[in-house]
Amino acid sequence: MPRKIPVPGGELEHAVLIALWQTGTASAPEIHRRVGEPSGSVYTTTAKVLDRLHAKGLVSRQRAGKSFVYKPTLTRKVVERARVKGALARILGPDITPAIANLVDAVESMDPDLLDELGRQVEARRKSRRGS
Amino acid sequence: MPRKIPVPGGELEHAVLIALWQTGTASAPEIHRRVGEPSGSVYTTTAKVLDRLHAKGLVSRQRAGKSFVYKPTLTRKVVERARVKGALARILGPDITPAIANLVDAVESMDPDLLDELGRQVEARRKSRRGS
DNA sequence: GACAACCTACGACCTGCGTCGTAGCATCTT
DNA sequence: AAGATGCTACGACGCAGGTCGTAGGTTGTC
Repeated sequence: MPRKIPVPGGELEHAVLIALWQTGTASAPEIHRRVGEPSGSVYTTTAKVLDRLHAKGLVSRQRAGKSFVYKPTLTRKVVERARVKGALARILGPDITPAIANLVDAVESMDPDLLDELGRQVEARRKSRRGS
Repeated sequence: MPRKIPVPGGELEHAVLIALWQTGTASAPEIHRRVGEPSGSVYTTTAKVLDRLHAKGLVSRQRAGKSFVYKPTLTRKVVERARVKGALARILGPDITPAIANLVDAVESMDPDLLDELGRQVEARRKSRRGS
């Protein structure tokens, strides 16, 4: 079976990874300016996060002069999928079906318009399912 | 503003709380037999979880002979709502809209039939929204 | 060459949660 | 009364993730 996909475990790790997916490649200081600084973290915090991401195999790095250049090793799609799937199981808890209503509530409370988006996505999925 | 609703932070805390919602009221040993034991935990682990739940204000307790009787202080609906909402925000991350697709994927991968349930719930919500 | 600036590496601390061990107390049994 | 049993209280540990401080190496400048 395919080796289990590593996922960022916290918000900062996730944010850093997103920044890397957006830039494609970046040094620690760059990431810090994009993510750490705006969120009020000190440089070493960002560097540590990059360290841990590297330890997890989520990013690779390569020397470029005095800095490292970091690069995601997996596509955003793959990681997000694994991340959301894992987290969803935790969210919904033991009895899933009744929790679906809470999920819909939560989506609505974040932004009512998301309900439409959610409806569209569900329809699209169901359609392709019928076709398979 | 309404005081922030406390939520169980981990799976075991959640499971214990669910057991309490189901029984309405229970002693630590009862909860342990229902939740801790089946999951392979030792009694003191269950007791500790009950302690923390109590410290968070999610359960109240009252002496009854030698044991305490625990009781949820909030309804399941209220807590689950807050829990799911908080967790969903973390799950979806910064850019929400594109993450909706991942959410639908994840739901489908847990159980394809949930897609139908999700579709129904979304429709119901949208309908009542139009009416408000 | 000496020094400042920039980066990384390493270690430390804190919090939350799961996990126990142990101690203390009350009750029950013999 | 003495011991066993049942429960709670308290403290400790491990791990993950966020947060920093500090040391040490490399680069660039004067």
